[in-house]
Amino acid sequence: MTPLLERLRHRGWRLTAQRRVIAEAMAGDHVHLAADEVFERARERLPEVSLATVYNTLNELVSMGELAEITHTDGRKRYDPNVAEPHHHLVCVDCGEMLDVITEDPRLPTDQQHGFELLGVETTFRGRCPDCAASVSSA
Amino acid sequence: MTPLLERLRHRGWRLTAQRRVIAEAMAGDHVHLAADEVFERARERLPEVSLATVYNTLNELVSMGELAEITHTDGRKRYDPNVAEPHHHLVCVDCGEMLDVITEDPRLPTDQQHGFELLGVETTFRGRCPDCAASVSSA
DNA sequence: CTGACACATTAGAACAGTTCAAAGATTGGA
DNA sequence: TCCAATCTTTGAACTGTTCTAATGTGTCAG
Repeated sequence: MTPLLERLRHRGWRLTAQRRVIAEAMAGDHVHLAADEVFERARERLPEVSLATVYNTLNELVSMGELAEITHTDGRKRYDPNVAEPHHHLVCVDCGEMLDVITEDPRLPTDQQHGFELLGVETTFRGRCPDCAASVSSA
Repeated sequence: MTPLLERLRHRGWRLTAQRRVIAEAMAGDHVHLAADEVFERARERLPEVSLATVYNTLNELVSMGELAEITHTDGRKRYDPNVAEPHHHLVCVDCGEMLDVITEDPRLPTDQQHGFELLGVETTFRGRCPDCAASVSSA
């Protein structure tokens, strides 16, 4: 039982077969899947599941605060089930692989705050993962 | 003459009427326009300009390194002409207004680097701008 | 247990933002 | 002036996401 499924059950969320396979697709703390990848994984277990349900469910989980939505450089949104532990991301510019990293939140000095009420910070480190670095140098 | 146009001229870039109005639409260091906004602005000065040319030109400027592409939470890409001064962004979660802020780059500790070759960092501070904070509290 | 209502799911159409392709227009150099 | 290279245009195509309307399913009162 994943923490996500457990949390959902505690909330009394109606857990249908479709929702279960979608939540199971998001299992793990270091997963950053796009909607089509969630759809693929869910369909392996329940072939009748529809893409619309995947989108409905993901959006619902995001607005419940059970998933975080990450905007990737390509058009696709990604979903991160690790909402318990504050963290940032390290992304490979070539293959798009995304890892969680634990770093200090950067501070926004008061004189840069422009009167905003601050709600959060996201940091993305961009780089090249070992695999892609290897294939670049060999290319 | 904006720095952007000046830089382009120095590169010997063919400066047609269309490209000029597009570059002029990006004038200023604190502008973060989406493609459709650039299109609007450009069309005010040169009504025949086409959306495809706006996209072509923006993409070309990005690959020349004269504009930075920013991925916003909504689907649209934004373009930032301030490539000279390293900076991060402060974004209003309600209206989407985006401001430049100068803050220290966060560090990625070596033990979090996962063997990546680091290329850059982007930080986005999310908050509510004074205008939106006012209309929330009055709502 | 049954019926009814609320809610969930589905397929496909619709939509937004972006890219692509082919044809036409413009530019600069010989 | 003419040619070749490059730029621009229109409109179609494509991707990711949302919407709609019809159908299916779970739950709970009676």
